[in-house]
Amino acid sequence: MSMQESSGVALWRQVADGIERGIADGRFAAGEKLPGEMEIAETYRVNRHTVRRALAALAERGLVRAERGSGTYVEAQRLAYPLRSRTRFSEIVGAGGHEPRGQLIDAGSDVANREIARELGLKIGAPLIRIEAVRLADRTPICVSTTWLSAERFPDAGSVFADVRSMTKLLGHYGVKDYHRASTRITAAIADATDAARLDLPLGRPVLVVDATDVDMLDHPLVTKRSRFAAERVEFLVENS
Amino acid sequence: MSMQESSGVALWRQVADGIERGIADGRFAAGEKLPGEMEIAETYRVNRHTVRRALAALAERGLVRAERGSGTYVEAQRLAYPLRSRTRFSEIVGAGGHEPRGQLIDAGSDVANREIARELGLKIGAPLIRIEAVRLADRTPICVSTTWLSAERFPDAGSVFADVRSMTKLLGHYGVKDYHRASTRITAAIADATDAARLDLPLGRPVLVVDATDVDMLDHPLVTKRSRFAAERVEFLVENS
DNA sequence: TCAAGTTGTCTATTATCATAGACAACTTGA
DNA sequence: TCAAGTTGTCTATGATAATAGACAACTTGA
Repeated sequence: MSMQESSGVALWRQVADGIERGIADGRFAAGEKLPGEMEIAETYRVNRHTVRRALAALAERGLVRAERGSGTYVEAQRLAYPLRSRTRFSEIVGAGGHEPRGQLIDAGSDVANREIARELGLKIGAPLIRIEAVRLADRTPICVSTTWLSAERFPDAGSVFADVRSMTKLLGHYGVKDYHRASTRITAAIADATDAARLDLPLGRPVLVVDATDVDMLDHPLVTKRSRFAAERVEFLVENS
Repeated sequence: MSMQESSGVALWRQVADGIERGIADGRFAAGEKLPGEMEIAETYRVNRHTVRRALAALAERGLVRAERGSGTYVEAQRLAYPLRSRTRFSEIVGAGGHEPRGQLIDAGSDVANREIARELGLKIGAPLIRIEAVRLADRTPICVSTTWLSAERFPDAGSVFADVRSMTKLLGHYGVKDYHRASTRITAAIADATDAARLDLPLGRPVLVVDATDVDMLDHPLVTKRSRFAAERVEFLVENS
């Protein structure tokens, strides 16, 4: 006899999301004890078993840890990711005290559609190199990126990236000494099966979708990319100073 | 006999999210016809009825429109929301050709916790005015915001806001001629029941969570706020120029 | 006009979600 | 030591999700 309008999201999942939000915004600090299962069940007006399922899901993802007879305790934190003109994955992750890693998923050819052509200042149909990579902090996947470069300006970029595993080093290989972020567009979506697998996320988790274009010191476009970040692992910082 | 690991998200909902993503990133352009229900069912490897439920959910939200005997067609678009130093909801929405509106949900007193105190340059426990409002473009809710101001500097801010329904006008009332954005932090989460109701969203949709602080021309903090945007209705633009 | 392809509606069956109650196993503090 | 409070596990039941098949109602283009 639930009054529940069907949202397509299971109750236990809604409870899990609620608790996760509490952890994310500091209502439940790291190391602290969560309220008892009965108490959570009452606040969400669900059965204790439903709460247990929610906690089990969070425990599976390493966000909480249950201790029999004692309580359930909080574990984790988010990576601060500043979006500045100078945006380098490796530097940001390194600054957070983690080891940045990159892993090539796929590289290949592509042709420019209208949007990419506009971003890169090319003609529609111009040949492109497409690089798909997942980037990690220590062993935790942070984002998957699809990067496009002009195939004329950066021939064999795919195999070069496979070697150096860093966009900064790849550009350096072609003589680009420095570059910076020209534009960034952000929205959010739900992880599809592919993203979920690559980010090691359960299906249905939110991802931050970021479209960005990097330019050289003369403002000539170099690369444009679409990245998908595991929202639960990062927090973007926009600093207008 | 599905191999499906249980993600807590119903299959029809996953299909709906997939189609919506296709619409958002342009694979299905506005006005275009979607693939037939059978074809969608095959690509997602689900039953046609499951696809129908997904399409029904999208139709309910106005994203697609089904025409019997003919096909199902795409309807919508996202609002571009630039995050610049000068960020004014009303200007951004107006520039998009929509009419900005604001609606007060609640106003009251609060005391500064550590985070808010830091943002506003106050002491922990300092008296605050808390304003909760929903902001709309035409009749579509875009975001809900919780705004905090120093109660000493802005007495009765709640009732003033109820009158003018605009943060810019409220600040003007206290002699603040101009202000700009000092910092913005962005992440994503899942809408809880309260947000969902206020944003007129189904439960479980992603929201962009934005923490921001505005300062006056001397960089003295004025207000800090946490906003929750319906991700399906906006796209943030970060322009590092 | 007609055939092919589309969405709409009905019945039926199986698997999963959510609730409910009971009790075991364990921790903590008095 | 013991009582109160915690998480862990079992059984059971009704509601909802997902599948499956059949056919009606309608649109489109040949």
